[in-house]
Amino acid sequence: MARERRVKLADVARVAGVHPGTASRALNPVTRDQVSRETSRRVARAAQRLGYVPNAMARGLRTARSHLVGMVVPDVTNPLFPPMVRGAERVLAAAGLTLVLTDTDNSAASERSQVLRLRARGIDGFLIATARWEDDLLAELAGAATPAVLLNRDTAGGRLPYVGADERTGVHLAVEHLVSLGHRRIACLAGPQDTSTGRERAGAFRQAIRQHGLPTGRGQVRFCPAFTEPAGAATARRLLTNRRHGPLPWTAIVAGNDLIALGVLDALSEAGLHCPTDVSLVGFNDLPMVDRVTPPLTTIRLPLDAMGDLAARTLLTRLDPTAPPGNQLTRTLLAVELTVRASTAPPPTERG
Amino acid sequence: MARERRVKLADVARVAGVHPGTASRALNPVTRDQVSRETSRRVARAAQRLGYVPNAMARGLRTARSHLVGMVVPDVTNPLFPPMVRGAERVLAAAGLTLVLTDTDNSAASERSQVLRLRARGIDGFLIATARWEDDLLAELAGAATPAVLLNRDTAGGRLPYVGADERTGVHLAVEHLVSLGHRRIACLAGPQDTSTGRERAGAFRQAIRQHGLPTGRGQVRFCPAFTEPAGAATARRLLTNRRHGPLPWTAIVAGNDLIALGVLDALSEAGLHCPTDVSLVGFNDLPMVDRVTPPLTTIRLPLDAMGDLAARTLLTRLDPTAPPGNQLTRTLLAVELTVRASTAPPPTERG
DNA sequence: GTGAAAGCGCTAACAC
DNA sequence: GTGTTAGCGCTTTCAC
Repeated sequence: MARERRVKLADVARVAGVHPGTASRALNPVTRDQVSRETSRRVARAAQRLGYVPNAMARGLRTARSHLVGMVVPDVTNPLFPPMVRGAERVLAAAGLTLVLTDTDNSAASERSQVLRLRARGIDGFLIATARWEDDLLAELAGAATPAVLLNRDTAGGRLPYVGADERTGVHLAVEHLVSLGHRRIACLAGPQDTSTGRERAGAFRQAIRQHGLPTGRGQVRFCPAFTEPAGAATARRLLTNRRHGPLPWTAIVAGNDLIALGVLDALSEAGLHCPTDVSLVGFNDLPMVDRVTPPLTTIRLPLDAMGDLAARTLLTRLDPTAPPGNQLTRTLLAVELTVRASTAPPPTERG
Repeated sequence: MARERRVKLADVARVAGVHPGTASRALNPVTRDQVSRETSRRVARAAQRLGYVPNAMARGLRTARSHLVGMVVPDVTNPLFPPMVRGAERVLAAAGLTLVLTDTDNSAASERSQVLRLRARGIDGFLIATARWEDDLLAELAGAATPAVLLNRDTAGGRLPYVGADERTGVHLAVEHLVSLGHRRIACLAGPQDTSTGRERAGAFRQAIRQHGLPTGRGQVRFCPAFTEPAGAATARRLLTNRRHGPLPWTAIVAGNDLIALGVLDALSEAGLHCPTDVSLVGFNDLPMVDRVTPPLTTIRLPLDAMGDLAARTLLTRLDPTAPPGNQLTRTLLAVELTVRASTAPPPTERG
């Protein structure tokens, strides 16, 4: 870490007594066997001794590879994403790639400018966790030379590989759990319908209700404008104030995610209702700490780390020119798990 | 976003009917005034029309600036860090710099290899949030050409600029709050002493106790081996089991951070003690959701976003060759705030 | 198996 | 004000 001029390949070559080209070949694992074992060793030792570190920009300029991968998330402070980042970073780093994280602040405009900026950087590939259901940018990206993999949120076109969670099964697990507790009148506070997760969960909910032969009704599925606590609270309030004209029509609520579920909890206590005695509640994601709120949330756990890991691996195969082409347009759904805690209980017995 | 060969400076120059060198000058804001307004306009229009995006690697190779800034955090999934990342990224992006995030998984070895890897990339500067109190790597970094700014955690040498929170005042606020509630026998479950935050808070606690003339005693300050819930729980258990020989000697606990505080909560309920009736508890950091645990945590809120923001600005001035040199070795402490919730209450009245 | 030489796309020092 | 030229540090043909 000295302040001196950085040692370059030519220095190593000089010390090893070979030509820079040879030194390059000796140092690159792929071309190493074009060089005699003895030379290779000498070069390696010289590099070691001088503390040679290749200049990534020079190499990148020559090879047209930056070894940079961009990961685009809507909001790093949403605890959903850091585990994905971590999972992705681990496999990327192991492959010699550097992860560049960008937060789009939930804005499509910002997303576009970020992606453009990264492309200018010569980014090798993208991991995109911000997909909206109709997404022009991603449609363009699908046609572009820079490979991209969708993570967590899918897009309508289906022109990009996708790694996500098995949302559908998650919702079914939630509904089955409620049914097994004796619930029949179940509502859903779904997430925004411009995201695949919001859509999938709402669709799966309707399907599960039908499949179990449960009653349906007006306002049974409501949409929150965002995956946030305030949005969940506002929508839940609307669900609850409707009951003025009779008893609460629902004994259980499936929330679009944990944040929405927390909002529901707020609205419930404002309305003087108790969870789970009056209303059972299931969340989605199993965020940290939702096991410590009151009541601890029954929720669906996603394998976030594994999702990041697999998305990175998927990108890696698309980055590897030696990989068999095959069908590159995979959609992989990772298994989810129901985590039962204290926000679900048998429904209140009908008063009689 | 077409698949075709990327347009380069020479293409723009050809279309504008000038020499590449001139095009370069016209496009660069700094050298723009070396070129006639008319030429500059023509070049700009050609660039626009062709969709020219400069090749960052070629430019970087030439100028020896990568426009990459590395941010090193111990664990992205710790909610303490994402807001700092966000704050830093915002100012960096505005300055045309790209943030590279690396997670060291709390390991010094990993930190070293990451930093080395990023230096190989020709990183322009570092934002380091992983500092340990004795940190060889940072001592080396202080002597290196790549500027670095410490964030959140300081290091012993003091050879690097630092941006953090006013920990000392935070602890004083916590102790004052407890004293004003009537507490006199206050214990501290401090964080690991190989971090500045752990040390500062423990030191400030002792100072506050002394300043208020409060009783001291054996085992009043205990150290958790990590800033985690299990570490907090384990250390709290030791604090609590000692009371077999008499009444609980402490009526309040100041925790090294919120995670430790959550561990204390666990240990408390295991021991059949109630917070805040039996013991009051103050955390540190005001993590998301600690307002929703039982009981909602009284804690010290840090301006995490502002810390990231300011650390990035600090790095920016060190990156700017035109900036006045001045004393570059600043230590800036941002103001903190006491957030009173339900984990603190007057001490139990002495039984009489 | 190794040396020579070209060139990735850009900027900056030097001419004119 | 603009053209010319060299070169950042590396990889990779092409010779031999």
